[in-house]
Formats: sequence, C-alpha cells, structure tokens
Amino acid sequence: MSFFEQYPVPAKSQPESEQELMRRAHALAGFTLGQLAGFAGWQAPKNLRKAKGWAGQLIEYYLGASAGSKQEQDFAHLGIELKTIPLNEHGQPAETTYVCIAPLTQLNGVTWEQSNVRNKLQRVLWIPVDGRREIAPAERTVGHPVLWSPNQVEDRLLRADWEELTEMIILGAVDQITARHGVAMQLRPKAANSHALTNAIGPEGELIQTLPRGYYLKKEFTHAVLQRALEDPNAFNR
DNA sequence: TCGTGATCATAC
DNA sequence: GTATGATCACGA
Repeated sequence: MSFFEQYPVPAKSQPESEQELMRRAHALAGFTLGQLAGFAGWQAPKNLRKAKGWAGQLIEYYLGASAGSKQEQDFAHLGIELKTIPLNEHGQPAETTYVCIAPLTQLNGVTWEQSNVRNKLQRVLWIPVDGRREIAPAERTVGHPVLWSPNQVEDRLLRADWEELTEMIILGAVDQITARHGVAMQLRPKAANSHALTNAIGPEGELIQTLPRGYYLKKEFTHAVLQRALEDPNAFNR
C-alpha cells in the first residue's frame, strides 16, 4: 500500500477535529523521516547540527499545524500543542523539551493559571521520533503519538517549578537561576547566542539587561509522561 | 557519560 | 530582538 493510501489527507491542511489530528498522527507511525520528507518533496539533512528544528517542522507540515511564530498552541482551535520528542536507544527522551519563552518583566500579579507555560502544556500531542545521533535523520523512524494532559500530580509539579522560578525573576534574581532549579521544569538560555540581551528585573528592582531565557521540561519528567501512556493506553483518552 | 549553557535556521 | 522549531557540545 502506498503512503498516500494510508495518508489520504492533503498535507498542510488544518485538521478540523481532534480525531482527524490523531488519525493523521497515527498514520505517520512506522515511516522514516526520510520517507516522509521524500513524499513531501523535502530534502533530508545529513545531520541536525544546522537543521535543529527540521524533524519538528516536517511533522508540523503533515499534521497541518498552523505555522508561524505566534505565541499560541499549534492547534489553537483544538487547544493542542505539538511536540516531537527524540528518544535514545533506551526509548527515553534524548533531549529536554522547549516549552516557551520566559517573560522576565511585567510579571506582577501573573498566576500559574494565566501563564503561557500552562497554556502550552494543557494538552500536548507528543510524536516520538528516533533521536539516536549515530543514525542519519532520514533513517529515523516516527513512533506512535501520545495525546497528554497533565494529571494532578504533574500539574502540581509544573506549577511549583513555575512559581519558584517566577518568584526569583520578580525578585530580581534571574541571573542566579541555573538549570538546576526546578524539579520537572527548568529555566535555560533561549537565544541566538550568549551575547543576546533582553530586559529583566535587577536586584534593586531596576531594569537590567540579561540573556533571554526559556522554560524547558526535564527529560525525567517527559519520560514519566510517556511511560504513563505506555503502561495505561487509556490514560490519556477522554 | 551527561547535563548545562550555548547555539542554529527562519520569519517578522 | 522575539518567537517558532529544537539539538549541539564541552566541561565536570
């Protein structure tokens, strides 16, 4: 059977329902990134060193994510955020997962419920992809999708980390935050290079310039999320 | 070996 | 610069 018989959807079109999105996602499982790239007329890079977002953008294309640099979920009309997650030889996340840019000013009164982190993570479609570096991107296989929403325990973990980090930012201690802060989620540089600067709050409450930061999910947390899906296939059904 | 800090491509 | 998509790469 040809790929297009299994995937009779005009790529790049927006899925109209969660069911359609999931049908598309399931149809990608088992194919390599090279096959999918070929069907789409894309060229697979030799490695991801200068194409770090390539796999994510290829999956976006097939699932019909509204491309763009807008600060909202990939499927805003469905309330779903898309994340490709590279797995190592043990089936564990090979990388942390970028969530969103961290606001470093005008945080007074912002609550977890209003935060961009929570908005992005409220419902995530995980697409596991072989992330072994010794294998060429074109040979890496796409896995079965997992549609996840944080359970109470997960939400509390994320909230606690967000509140701790946000508190430090508000108190002018952003430059003392390292990736070691946080249990499930950490704050790390998110910039073109280490010379990039953005506004933040200083120790005396004054405006300072610092490296732009982003929120990232730690590997262990993401691993637990994916593990929960494997142990109970119905865990994330609604 | 692996996590932290650094970095790459692209759109606007 | 900010925001999207992320992974790289070196020092501990």
